[in-house]
Amino acid sequence: MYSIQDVSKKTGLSAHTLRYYEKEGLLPPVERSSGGFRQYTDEDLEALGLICCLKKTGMSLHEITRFVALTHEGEQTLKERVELLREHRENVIARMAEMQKYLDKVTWKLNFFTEKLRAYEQKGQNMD
Amino acid sequence: MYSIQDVSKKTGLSAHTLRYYEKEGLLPPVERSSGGFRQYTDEDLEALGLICCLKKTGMSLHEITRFVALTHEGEQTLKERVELLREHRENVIARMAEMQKYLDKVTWKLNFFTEKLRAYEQKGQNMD
DNA sequence: GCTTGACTTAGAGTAAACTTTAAGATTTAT
DNA sequence: ATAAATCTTAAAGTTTACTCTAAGTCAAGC
Repeated sequence: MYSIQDVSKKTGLSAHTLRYYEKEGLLPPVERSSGGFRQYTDEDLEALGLICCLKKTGMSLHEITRFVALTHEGEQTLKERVELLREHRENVIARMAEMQKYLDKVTWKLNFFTEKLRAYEQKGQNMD
Repeated sequence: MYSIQDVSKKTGLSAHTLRYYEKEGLLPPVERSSGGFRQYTDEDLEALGLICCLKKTGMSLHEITRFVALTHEGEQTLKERVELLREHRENVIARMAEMQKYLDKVTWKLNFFTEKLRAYEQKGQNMD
């Protein structure tokens, strides 16, 4: 059992954000202590782990909410969830490939400018 | 010489956005026809190419504006520009590595769910 | 028992990067 | 000549994902 602060530290999300996620349905309602304090289980942490994965790979909170909702509908939504994940994975791969392409251009430009800088500094030296 | 529509088609940015970029200083003021219409040169397109590269790799408009401003200050800013690009490149590489890490987790989850789905469908079949 | 942390709701604020609107004037292309 | 494209300014609107505030109550840990 973890307090909201514990989970905040573990996940890097603020307590505010954790409550917000719960309110928005990204997390199932978290268990409470007798006094009403949230007590996160290891299961909750695992669910959060997947959520963070999806978020870090660029899935919107809206889509994540949809995915989580399906999860709670049980096994009959397995197929849909698999399809969602598969599609998301394809998107991420495509985005990464695009990113790599643009990164290559940046690298090329960087080399170009580096060479230009070398020439510029050379020139300055010759002028002494 | 290209009209704003030509450039819009070439870059995928709307005419609105092109004017907005110019106003914000991402592009140097574009040449005008006698009637005041923007006429983009190949040079402008090249500059836009780099801008798009930086944007696609996650640089903010604010930072791009800074980079473009340095460019217009001339050769004495070459060193700073090289440093900016180098730093940006490192950031992109780091982000891509992180992305890959999370993608691996997604892949793992996908396989897990796929297997679960297989088992679920198997079960359904047995129940006939 | 006291301090620190947690709870609530509801709504306002923030940041980035556009996007849209409005309305009229002008230019370019066919 | 006419239709379609472009121009202007200034400001409001949009989306996403938070982030913060307020005010008051209550619980947990030492």
